[in-house]
Amino acid sequence: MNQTQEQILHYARLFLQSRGYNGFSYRDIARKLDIKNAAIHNYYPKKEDLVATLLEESRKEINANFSRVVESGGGGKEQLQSYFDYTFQDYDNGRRICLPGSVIVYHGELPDKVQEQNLLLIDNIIGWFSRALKTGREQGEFNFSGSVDERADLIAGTLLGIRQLSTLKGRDTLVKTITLIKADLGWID
Amino acid sequence: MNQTQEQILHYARLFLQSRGYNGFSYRDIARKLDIKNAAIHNYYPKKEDLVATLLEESRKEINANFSRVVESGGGGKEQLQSYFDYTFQDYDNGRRICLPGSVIVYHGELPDKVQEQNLLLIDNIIGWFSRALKTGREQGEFNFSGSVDERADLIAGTLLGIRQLSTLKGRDTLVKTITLIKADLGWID
DNA sequence: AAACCTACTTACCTATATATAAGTAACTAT
DNA sequence: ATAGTTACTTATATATAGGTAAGTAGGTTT
Repeated sequence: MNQTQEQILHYARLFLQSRGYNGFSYRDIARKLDIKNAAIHNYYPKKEDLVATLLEESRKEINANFSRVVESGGGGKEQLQSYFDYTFQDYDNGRRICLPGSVIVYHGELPDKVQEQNLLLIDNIIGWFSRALKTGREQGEFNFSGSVDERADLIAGTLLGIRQLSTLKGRDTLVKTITLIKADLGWID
Repeated sequence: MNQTQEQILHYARLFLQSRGYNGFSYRDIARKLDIKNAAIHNYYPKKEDLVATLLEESRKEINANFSRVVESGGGGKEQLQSYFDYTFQDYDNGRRICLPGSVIVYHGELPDKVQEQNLLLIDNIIGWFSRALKTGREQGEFNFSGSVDERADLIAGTLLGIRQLSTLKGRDTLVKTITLIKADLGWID
């Protein structure tokens, strides 16, 4: 992967997470890199290829992160915290909403390839949340109501939403709402 | 307001809440009503006029609903429940994501008029949540951690997110996560 | 030195979005 | 009867999106 290709992915992700699937074009990326539209088609023949790649790479990255924490013996709190850290990092990198959130608005209208990868990404994240919650509950780190799976959905939905809300209300809102998510888990630092 | 005009608003809202701001066009609406594109421009010269109208009307409707509940002496639970009811109704009307959520993805890139109305709508909703939470906490209906305003942001963000997540995971997920939101408020029916 | 590959550009196509202007048919008020 | 209004249509403009085909400059291989 050469520098141009890396830069394409970099800006594609930035635009995608700022404006959603239908909110950016190859032109936007081309202009940033001072190349022509068609150069991007050279690497990613279709927009769906580009976006599916981003989703797939993100899934791999997230899975690698969680795996690392789990394998190093991290408990439920450490596992979840690693995702909260990732969220703040993502936000601080200028990505205003989360990656699955930028695609989900159009889900159903998008190419199969993209839908498929977004589903995989979301299922993976929620799967890791479930495992973290299960571990944490068993080890007495958490004390929450509802089943592990329901709680995982709630956390996923909440993170999705507060990233979008933070677009209007700023980083402080993101910090404070994540603190409340923890409080609701019976999480004591 | 004639029938055509009402139908334009009806489909505009349906499309907006299914596909987001950049996910539908005047053409989509025109086709549904079997009229021409330009007929819609007759009523709403620009897309921003159409969407700003939808946001404004929704705000009025929501304010009227909350006001009614508050004035009829409803406590915090009844106030919040009226919004949850509204959410389910909205979902069951085929509107897959919430109205502010359909716009927020593009916030910052949209016409001022639209940004302004969406901010007003969201601030209004969160304002009502805060009042409901304050009332409910004072009257011992709720028992939650964090400030009333932080909790209102959390609920708003969560509802935003779970509506979008329900796009993938169905109505059941919406029901269960709203149940958990209540549990986290210390809400006992 | 010839052939080939890489990383693009040039040129073009088709479809669509967001409008605007001008016209018209049917109804409405005076 | 005429003037105005309502509810559109027709025709057109401009910009952009997504995509393809063919060409080319410069480096790499044989």
